[in-house]
Amino acid sequence: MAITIKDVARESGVNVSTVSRALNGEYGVHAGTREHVLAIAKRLHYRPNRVARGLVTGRSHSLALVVSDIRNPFFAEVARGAEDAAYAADYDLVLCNSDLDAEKQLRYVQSLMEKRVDGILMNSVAALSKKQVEQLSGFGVPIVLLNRAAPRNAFSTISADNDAGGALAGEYLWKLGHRKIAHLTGPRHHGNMTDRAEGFVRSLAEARKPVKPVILHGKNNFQGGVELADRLLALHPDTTAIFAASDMMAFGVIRALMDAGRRIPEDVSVIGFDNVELSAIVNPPLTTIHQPRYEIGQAAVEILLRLAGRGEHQAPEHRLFGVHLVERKSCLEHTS
Amino acid sequence: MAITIKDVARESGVNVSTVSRALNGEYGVHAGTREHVLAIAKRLHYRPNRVARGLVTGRSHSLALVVSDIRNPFFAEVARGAEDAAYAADYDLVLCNSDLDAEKQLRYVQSLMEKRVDGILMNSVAALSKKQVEQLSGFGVPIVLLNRAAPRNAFSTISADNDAGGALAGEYLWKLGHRKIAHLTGPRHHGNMTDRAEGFVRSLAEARKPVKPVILHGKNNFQGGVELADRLLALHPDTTAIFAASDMMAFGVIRALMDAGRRIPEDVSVIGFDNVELSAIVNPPLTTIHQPRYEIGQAAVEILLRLAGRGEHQAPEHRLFGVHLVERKSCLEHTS
DNA sequence: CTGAAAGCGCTAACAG
DNA sequence: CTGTTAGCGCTTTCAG
Repeated sequence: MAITIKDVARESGVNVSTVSRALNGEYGVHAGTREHVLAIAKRLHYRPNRVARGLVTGRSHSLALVVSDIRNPFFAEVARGAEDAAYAADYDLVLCNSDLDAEKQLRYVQSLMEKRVDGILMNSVAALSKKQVEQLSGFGVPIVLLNRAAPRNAFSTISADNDAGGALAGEYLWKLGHRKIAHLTGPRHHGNMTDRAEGFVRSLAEARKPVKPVILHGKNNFQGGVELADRLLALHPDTTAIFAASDMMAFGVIRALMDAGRRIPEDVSVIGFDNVELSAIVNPPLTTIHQPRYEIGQAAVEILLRLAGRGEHQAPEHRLFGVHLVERKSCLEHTS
Repeated sequence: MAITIKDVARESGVNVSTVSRALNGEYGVHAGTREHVLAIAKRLHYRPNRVARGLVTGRSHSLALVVSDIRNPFFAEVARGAEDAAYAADYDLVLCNSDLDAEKQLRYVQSLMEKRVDGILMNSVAALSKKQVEQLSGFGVPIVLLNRAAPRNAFSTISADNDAGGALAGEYLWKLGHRKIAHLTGPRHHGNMTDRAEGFVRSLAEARKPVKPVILHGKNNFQGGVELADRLLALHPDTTAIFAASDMMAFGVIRALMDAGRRIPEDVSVIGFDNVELSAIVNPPLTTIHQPRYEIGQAAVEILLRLAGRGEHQAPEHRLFGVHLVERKSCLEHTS
């Protein structure tokens, strides 16, 4: 079997507790003793058993990231930021894909609790019921949400300023002269996307000559973009500008529009949200709202670690990241 | 504190060992007793502490996935397949990004060992030295490699048939009449990519009128594709066809070619490898070699679980997934 | 079928 | 500064 702290103790002629102290670099150990123990440990290729340590300390030194789907480039980037931050702090990151399925999400969280993860970073299914919120809080593990899924006082949240981003998109299209505008977005009650829609609608309503956009809900992925664009074309063929709630949806929209013989941006302008790497290389290059995905993942872990460090209940912390418009080639001035 | 097996035992008026047996559904417990215990456990919202269980059983019920970078859509898809398979078997998946840095990879594996993960699924830095192979084997944890990084007898591997895929690309370009051909690929000694290059070169060498392609090495990502294409244009401006070792690189190649005023596919044909979702929607739609990414991740976990289930050393298992060419619009017949 | 007891590997008081 | 002693929560012999 693997060699344990006892082996090291026996071999160095001291007690296990002394080995433990020496290894954990705590004070209260004679420098000479420590060096000796460390040398023996090294010679024996001793590797501490973190499971055992976790059992007594009650902390597992691992965090969990629950996203809807890691294949979404947005989450992949968030995951990378989160993992880098976790690695830097010597924490592990457990990956979970919830598909925004409430039941699956709950099962994940329960399982993570049994494993005693020290914190959960989660893109939650939106609109958590009061009961669900209580259930999650009840686990007593720090949770940082990547979206607004619960009352502000329930959990810490960290996200881009989705509302402002939506407004940016609205103002931009309006200024380009568009008046027949549509917003194609994800499921209803999807925290972040709901905020984007609100900012978008508001900015258009507050314009000098108010406009009321058509809003269609569907799946937040490439296929969803295709389907929504098709529906839109059937319903409102005179639309001149489309705000897609994510770049992946925007790609689907572009594809559907092209298949329908519409030129982009000459016939219809398209603006996305996320600024994923590929948005620069599709054709036409996508104008979109940039949000700092990597930084969001990174910052979320930092908050989580801070929360996990302190005692139980801290006041939730909310952090909003700035967004900005990246102008490329998918939008054009509308001249009727 | 959380409620433990002791609480359940006390409350149900039996011994903890009985509770343990009842909970784990083993035989040797009176049906009535089990039901009673289960009911109490449920009422108390008892959740077993898996850390404690792990300490005694020596198994953590978690696996690790070490990839170079989860932002690479290829790995995101592999990760999803792996996580789904792990979830189905009630295992957790720990995510690690190695950046193909040998030292970082080693640190990850060591840390994972300390956590007693039951298996590691890894896209290893290629060309592991004999010493590194021994080191990894020495940990005694099942490892499944996503690439050829070590002698066949060292670890189990699972991957697409990269060699055959490379050959497919070579034959295709040759049949289209191309004779000035280049292959832009990742770092030297990158397991999978090396195989692709070999198949490609061989197919061209075995053609009726053999061709020797130019081969350039760079980074395996969008930026790498851009840089290599620029270099190629300077070195061999008369190239008529390019095989990029991954779709991400192909995207970079397309971008660089367009920026240089070359039309695709009229002036130069481009073929990729992976068939990531986005390859269908870039412009022009990318002709590429498809490999089953999700299935690879899924199958890898299944092998890992099988390995973890049995005793220590099993004969390594090797599995190769078939590939096929997906013809889209980025390649054209060459007529000189 | 069930209880008692040992112990997984480690940390954390508490003495000395 | 160091050793002794309890456990952390659970599984697993071994008796009964």
